[in-house]
Amino acid sequence: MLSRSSTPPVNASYIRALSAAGVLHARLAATEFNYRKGVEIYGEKEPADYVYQVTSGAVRTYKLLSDGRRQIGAFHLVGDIFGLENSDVHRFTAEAIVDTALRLVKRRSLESVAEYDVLVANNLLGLTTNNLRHAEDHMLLLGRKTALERVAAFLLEMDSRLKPTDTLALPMCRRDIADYLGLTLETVSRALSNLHGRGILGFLGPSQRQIVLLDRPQLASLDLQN
Amino acid sequence: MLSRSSTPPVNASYIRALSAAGVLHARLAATEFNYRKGVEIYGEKEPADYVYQVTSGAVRTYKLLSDGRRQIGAFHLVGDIFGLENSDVHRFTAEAIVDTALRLVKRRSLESVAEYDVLVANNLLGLTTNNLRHAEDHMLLLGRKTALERVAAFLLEMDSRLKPTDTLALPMCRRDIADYLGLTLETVSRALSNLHGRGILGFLGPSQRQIVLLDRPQLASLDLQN
DNA sequence: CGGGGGCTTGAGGCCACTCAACGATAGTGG
DNA sequence: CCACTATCGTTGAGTGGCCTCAAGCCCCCG
Repeated sequence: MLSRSSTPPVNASYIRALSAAGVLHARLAATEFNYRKGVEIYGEKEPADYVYQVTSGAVRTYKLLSDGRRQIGAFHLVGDIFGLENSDVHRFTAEAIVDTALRLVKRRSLESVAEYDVLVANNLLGLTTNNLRHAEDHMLLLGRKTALERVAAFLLEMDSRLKPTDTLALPMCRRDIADYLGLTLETVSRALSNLHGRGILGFLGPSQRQIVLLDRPQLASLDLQN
Repeated sequence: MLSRSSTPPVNASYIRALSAAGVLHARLAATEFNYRKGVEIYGEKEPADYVYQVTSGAVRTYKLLSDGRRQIGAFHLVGDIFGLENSDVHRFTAEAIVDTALRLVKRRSLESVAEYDVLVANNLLGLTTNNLRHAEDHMLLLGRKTALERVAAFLLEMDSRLKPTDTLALPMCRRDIADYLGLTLETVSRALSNLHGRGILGFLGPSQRQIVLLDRPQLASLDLQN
């Protein structure tokens, strides 16, 4: 469900976070909302009225084919900004992977600022460029990498993006990983078992989402770089 | 800032083309160069000093894995702008597919204008957004579509982007198509033969790159839309 | 005419998918 | 507290779609 929490006109930590991402200088009101696990945040082709930043939790954005096949375009973790489409409608569906808190900014207010504030405009460009870079790298993965290479690349990506602890606490299930990597969940599971058997990674506890990278160099050698 | 000295005066048709793409308002000098078929225009990780617009011909931009696997990210046809990386180095290699003429603009001059001209900054954002949209759609294709769906989608994309004639004159070979679609050239050839056998497309002349779309609706029905 | 590149087609193989069974875990309600 | 259930993950067996390898044709270009 959707529960409203405090809504200060301008949230200081929000400003700081956006600043780190390159979107400061806009005195924009931020509202915070909570989303329960599995809940849709917005749907593909819905009007894009807001831009979002993850305060806690994780989000998946995906496209569907008419017969249900799903391609996840990106995972959005704490600190990430998403939903900035630069078009009137969203091009992805967004769902909370786990219970998630988001900060919302009205897109219109952001864009109206960008119309006269070059710094804001350039920061929006920076965000979009980062998204583009990720999509470009992901095209190479989806088009040309093997299952093992994809999973290795995924683990390394998550390792670099999640909190710098020694063990990855993945928020997403095997199916999400599979739909992100263009595989089936069984293939992902087999690849992880493979890496586990080689001593490259270990599981912590019975949850199977706590993964320890025991041998990052070897993992990196499995993911052929471009 | 606009000096009509050594560099050729601003070319009117260039202005028009960039205007159509949303990058007018910058009084930028454009230089034109010719590239022979197969020649590299820039390499991945090289400094990104120029932005390019296709005057005639066609360009492929791609990434390579260390063992030679190639993923073409996009084809750039007449009128298209490419090479705008918003970073200091190129993230793709660019090659002329056929003999090609390009207009070059210094990236620095473009960016320095964007620093104070909001319209230019927003136009750069528009270009980047278009690239992002294409990459997002292509991720779905690479991750989740079958060989036949990919080829159908490719034909429809080329049909909409090439000159509006009744027959597609593809500039690229089967291998390029395959590396764009994440397939092998044999699979592309089989898919085209399949479509030919169904009466959905025809070949014109012996070149096999002149393709007539006989039944666009059926082609569209083969490419499941998101 | 010979050589080479581009394209098609066939035969066989393999990697990832499909289908299925099973165990473990977490959440639910009695 | 303990079934009960649903969800998640793993693993195995078998299939299939695409890849690999190969041959052959056509066209272009010397």
